Amino acid sequence: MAKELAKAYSPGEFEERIYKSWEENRYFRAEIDENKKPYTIMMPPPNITGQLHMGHALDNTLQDTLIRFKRMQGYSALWLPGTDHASIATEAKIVEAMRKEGISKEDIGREKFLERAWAWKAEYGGRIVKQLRKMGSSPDWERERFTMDEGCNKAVKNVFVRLYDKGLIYRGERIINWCPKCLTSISDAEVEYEEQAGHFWHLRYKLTDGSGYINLATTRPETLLGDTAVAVNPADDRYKDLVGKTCILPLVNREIPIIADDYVEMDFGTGVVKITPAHDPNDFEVGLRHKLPIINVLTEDARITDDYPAYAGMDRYEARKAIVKDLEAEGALIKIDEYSHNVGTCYRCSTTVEPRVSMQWFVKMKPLAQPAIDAVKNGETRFVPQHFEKTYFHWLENIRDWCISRQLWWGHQIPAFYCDDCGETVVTAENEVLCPKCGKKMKQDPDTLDTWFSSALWPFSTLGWPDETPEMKYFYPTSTLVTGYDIIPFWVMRMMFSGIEHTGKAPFDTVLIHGLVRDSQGRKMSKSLGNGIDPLEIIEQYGADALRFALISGNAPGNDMRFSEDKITASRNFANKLWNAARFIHMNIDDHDVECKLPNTLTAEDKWIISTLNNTAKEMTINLDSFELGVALQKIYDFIWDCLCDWYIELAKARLQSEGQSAQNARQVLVWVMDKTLKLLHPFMPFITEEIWQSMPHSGETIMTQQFPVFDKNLDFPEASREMQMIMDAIKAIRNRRTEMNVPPSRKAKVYIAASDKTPFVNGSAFFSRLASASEVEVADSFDIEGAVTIVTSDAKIYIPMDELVDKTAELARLRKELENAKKELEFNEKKLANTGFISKAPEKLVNDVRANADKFREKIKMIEAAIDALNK
RNA sequence: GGGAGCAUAGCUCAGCUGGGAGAGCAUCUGCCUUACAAGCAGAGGGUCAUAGGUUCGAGUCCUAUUGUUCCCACCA
Repeated sequence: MAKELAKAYSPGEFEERIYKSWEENRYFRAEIDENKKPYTIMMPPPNITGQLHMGHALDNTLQDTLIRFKRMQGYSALWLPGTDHASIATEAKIVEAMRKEGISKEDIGREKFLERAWAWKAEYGGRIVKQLRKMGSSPDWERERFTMDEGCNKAVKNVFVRLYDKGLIYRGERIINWCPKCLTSISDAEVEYEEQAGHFWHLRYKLTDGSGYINLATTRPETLLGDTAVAVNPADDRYKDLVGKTCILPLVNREIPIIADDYVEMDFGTGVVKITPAHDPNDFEVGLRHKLPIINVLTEDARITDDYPAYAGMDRYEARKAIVKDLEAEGALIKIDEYSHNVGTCYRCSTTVEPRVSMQWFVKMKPLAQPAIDAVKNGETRFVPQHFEKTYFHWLENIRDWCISRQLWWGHQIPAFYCDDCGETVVTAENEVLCPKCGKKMKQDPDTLDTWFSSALWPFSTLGWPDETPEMKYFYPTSTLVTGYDIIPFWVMRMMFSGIEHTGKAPFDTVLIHGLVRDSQGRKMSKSLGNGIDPLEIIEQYGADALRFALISGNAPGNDMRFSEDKITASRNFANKLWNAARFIHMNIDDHDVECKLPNTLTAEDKWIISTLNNTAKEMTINLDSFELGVALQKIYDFIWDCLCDWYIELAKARLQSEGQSAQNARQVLVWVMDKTLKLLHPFMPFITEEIWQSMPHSGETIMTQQFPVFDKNLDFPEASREMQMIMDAIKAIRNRRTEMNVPPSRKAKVYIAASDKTPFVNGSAFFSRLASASEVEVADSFDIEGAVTIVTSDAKIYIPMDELVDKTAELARLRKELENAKKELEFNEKKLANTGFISKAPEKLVNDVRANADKFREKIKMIEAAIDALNK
């Protein structure tokens, strides 16, 4: 028999227990089963340095809801979890910890450093994964992976070698984005631009021939040390004669050429640009075109090199001050303007990045990008919402080569080997290599790969690729990728071209994009603002189900959402509502023997609730299949609160208090409806639904693996639903009138119902006493009653005799107003019907509905007129 | 400079392929009615940013405008 439910909804008492039982019973396990269709989601691997935040909570709730839905639909639903090694973030943590001990990376060397890193990972790397469990997430933990585990390593090496052999990976000296704090290169995508207030320093360089000066302006005077030319536009008449001449670089006294290049805008500033190929990407390009020397003036940590003793060791900002001062002294500074411009910063540490020329590894992107564009254009993969494909195309169409080497130790070491003696390079998956030319042991490249290089392989490296594993065959390509729009360029795009290049197939069927979770004022949640809401605290206080509900409800794909305490309490209230509905059912069934099975005879209200539920299941399935999770959740919410609690339970109370078969039937319907309802809600709120379901008559071990309710045409009762609608309309109309007239519910009154279709009202007359304060109910074709309140619905005319309350004048005025409204409605419908365009072009069903509506109002008008006549008598 | 999103009730937001505007919260009025005051029953509140257009019919599709947010580019 059913087990008791606690008096109040307190999720803290059962969520952990339930999760443990799910995991112990391996309900999350996805097996290869040829009798089932696969449905696969790869969890975006959170960083091992990460802590669960609202973004994760949203992302995981969406995925868990989808995976639970598909699992209940009978798919072999694989949700594969894992974590990302997060090279920069993790390395920074280790380095910082060591700094506190007073030691550096170099002090202990690579091997010892990596030992520390793995130890750190062992201790803290599992934290986020534990936190995901609190959300109720149901991934197949037995398949959990890590981007640096053996399988992923193998895939990474394999991919690197393949791309190298195909000429798609190359090594070269280029200008790249360098973070002077992280001391590594970063990719273009990892640079974030922010508007900063700065200055515009106007300078003059003396012409070598002594004929005067050339004036220019710069935002970075300190890079002047590395200037190797001054450039003007070739079409600029002002400087035509100067091109080919030279000028003297102030402070340094170096003679540099004046060159002409299209890159220079004539109408910006003076139309003259100083060219510093080592420290500006555009200047670097100009330098290449004009074969200018590249003079590096900054060290790795952005200090002036020893080549310039006057400034050596100063960081870029100190040097700037000193240089400006010296320029002024030398008479080379003309003036200083305030200037605001965009500055690139490191997305990890926010330090201003320094363009730097260095030897790095790159992936040649153009040949890889095109197939990834095509896969979306030809529909192999689609974005939801669709417009995000534009972002995706934009990135791929404008893509530049991807700098993949990082000057870090924590990560996949680049599988390239160099010979110290002869300079030979070998790229191989082997660990030890002898030089093919001179036989010497070769040294492996000390750099590691961009973290995103391994994440890009996630959809297939986790399934055993490059081996042809059964998992690869069964679960790949995956079904849905769920992620935020902010990482389309980092991850989605890269998984797409990697999947296509290495497996021949796009890695996903659908990319479901969600927005950001913001605070109640619409600001991004961030540590520095301190406005972040901790999902774990919310779970502690309100339960994971309430959090999940708050994240899904009212949110459309791709849209940002604001998160507030109000939303969470509303969600918790809903859980409490459901909880109490379950308690009510328990109260009524616990002393009886009730099966979860529909009785043989059903009343109109039974049919109505069953039919409504049945149609809700149908609609929710459609919504979920089209990723409209918020809409689906709204539907089950409305069903539970409005249909089940506010109406059906109230309607059932009378029967439940009686004896015999009719009470028993009501119990069965309640239990059956609750069973189906819980299943519909389960993907969204897994804990409360399991807890209640287990407490009710049921068959099966867990609700998790029950079938998601499907539409059953034998349970579709439109006629009974229509009849119930008539009764509910009448009840609402009576309540409405009573409130309007300030009649307290305690004051019962007799209700006369005149209707042409009497049966529904006769059958439902009992409802009026309970729900419409009726002392007695009489139903007939018509009544001749004076001094009564008259209420006209579409289906009935209702009289409530309350003599002392009836103010004849007021009642007449009210009826006239109602008559006017009804006439307006009729007119509206008739106007439509008079429109030949509408009659001929609108769908037939719609035209018929409008006709029926017109008839309804004609009937209503008649009834109201009769009521007015009766009052006037 | 280029691109995208958003603009619907006081607030936060839904509204699927076009068929007479919805929810939650807030407000107001009554209620402890055999689950639930984290509740029940009612009420008020919207020229769906503006202007055109397509259509029998537009919150929904098209164009322009305004406001707003974000992304990309980087004129030194």
